[in-house]
Amino acid sequence: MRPVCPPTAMKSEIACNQCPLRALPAFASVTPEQRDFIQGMKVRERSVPAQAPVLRQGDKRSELYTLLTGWAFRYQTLADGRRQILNFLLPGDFIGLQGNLLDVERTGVEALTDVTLCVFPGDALWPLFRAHPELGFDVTWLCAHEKLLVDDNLVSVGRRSALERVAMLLIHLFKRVRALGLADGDSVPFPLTQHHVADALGLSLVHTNRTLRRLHAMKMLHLERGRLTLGALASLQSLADYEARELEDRPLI
Amino acid sequence: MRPVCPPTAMKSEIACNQCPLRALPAFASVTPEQRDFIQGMKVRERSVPAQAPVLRQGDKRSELYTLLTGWAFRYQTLADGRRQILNFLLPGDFIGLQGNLLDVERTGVEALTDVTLCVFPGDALWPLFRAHPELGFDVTWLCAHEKLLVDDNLVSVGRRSALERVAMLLIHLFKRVRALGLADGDSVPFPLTQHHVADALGLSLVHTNRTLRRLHAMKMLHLERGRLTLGALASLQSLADYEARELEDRPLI
DNA sequence: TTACCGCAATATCAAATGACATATGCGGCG
DNA sequence: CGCCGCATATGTCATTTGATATTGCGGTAA
Repeated sequence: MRPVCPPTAMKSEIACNQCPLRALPAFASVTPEQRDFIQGMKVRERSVPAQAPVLRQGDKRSELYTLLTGWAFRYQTLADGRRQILNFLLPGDFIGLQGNLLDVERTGVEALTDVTLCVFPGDALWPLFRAHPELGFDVTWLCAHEKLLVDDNLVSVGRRSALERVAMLLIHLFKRVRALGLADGDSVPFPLTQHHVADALGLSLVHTNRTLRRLHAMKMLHLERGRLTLGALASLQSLADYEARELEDRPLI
Repeated sequence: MRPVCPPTAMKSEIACNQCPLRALPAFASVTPEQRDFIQGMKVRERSVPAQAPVLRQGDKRSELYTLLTGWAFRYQTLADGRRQILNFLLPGDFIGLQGNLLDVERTGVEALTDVTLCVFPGDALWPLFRAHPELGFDVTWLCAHEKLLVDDNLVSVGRRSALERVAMLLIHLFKRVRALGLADGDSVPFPLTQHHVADALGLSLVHTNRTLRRLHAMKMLHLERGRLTLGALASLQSLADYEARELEDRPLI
């Protein structure tokens, strides 16, 4: 639970030229003109508390978001309640493209922690492409990049053992969080419950627990009070046959 | 290895304004100007025989393709040979975006049948965005649409039983093929072996066979000599908790 | 023809994973 | 202070799925 901000701190809608994300080495720089255009599209910020929906399955031509702070995830549910988490969203990720481009939103997005979002109107996308093709290109990049995440997760769920899957998810998240400068040595914040891990990996809750315990017993990880510590990253990686390379220079809209 | 075409057969390169795909109701129309621009990007056609690679994992900034005829699939393999098919490609699908935009191609593409491709140079993408933002928008649409396919497959592999998975894949492919006007009543061509089905659904070959036999015994499908017949589409759909809606008006680059 | 090869089909057995029951610990809240 | 709800942990057993081996069939090449 994040501390409640006093009203004075509350009002700080961040201008794009002071966006703390842009300062990170992970993100590519933009020209002042591009930045101003993005700033002009931004209509407001939005806060969503943990566990609340950001987008619902079935939403039509919804707003577009860039995640500024906090964690979220994309998921889809079946009629009987089974849920599959498709990928996790971290600061800098772009949200709502599919529902905006195609007919309706087929996947829901839920906040995992308290979250703040940069809000763009649903009809901003085409003007952006027309006025700034470079930014349209960046949107495409972000889409292709998210597809990469889903591809990787599908390989995992389809072809890796439970042990390998869990290892691969933890490595993956660890590296993404670290790329955002949020790591403290070999430990990062980790707000997922075992339920989220299970739903992301196509495992039952019980088996996820067993597998986490097993990895813990193997001294490959330490998970406690919302922090994940990966001791032997290299051996985890060879266990999972997975090497995530976090990219520098990803675009940020 | 590209097959050497005899000079006579070789010459049937199709101009975009006579492309048989564009005539289909599934595809959106383009302005003559857009069509001419696409025609100008096209450098040649390429044929790939069944089972041969179209793109290899690791290719850098490869060419871009639009699939004109035949079937292909995107896949990823692990070090020990396990293979996961991510999605199947049918005429009109755009190939190579990820490897072109991101650093390298992380997924391979293999021809399932003999295939012909419309070839665009690897550096054509940015000029396309700049000269014709509408076409850039279409590329983004195609990317988001393919992500939808991978999302759906991930839900399947993660949360559906083997029976549901097989049912859902067959419905999905049936509808896509039908949307291309290739159906003959309730039957469509079906060039996949059980091996492909297994690799797409995260199942073993043997279990895939068992499951197909079971569906056959339930009189839900008929699979023979490269043709798939779905008798009771509605009951299959409720079995799989899956309803694919094939979109009209998808863009074609 | 004959041998071979890929694909499908099937049996048997083993392993991975899921389902259910239950216990423990911890924080919020009346 | 005690109760309740949620997340984690663990045992037992059932089920699904995987591994291995074998057979048959149809195409094809020597």
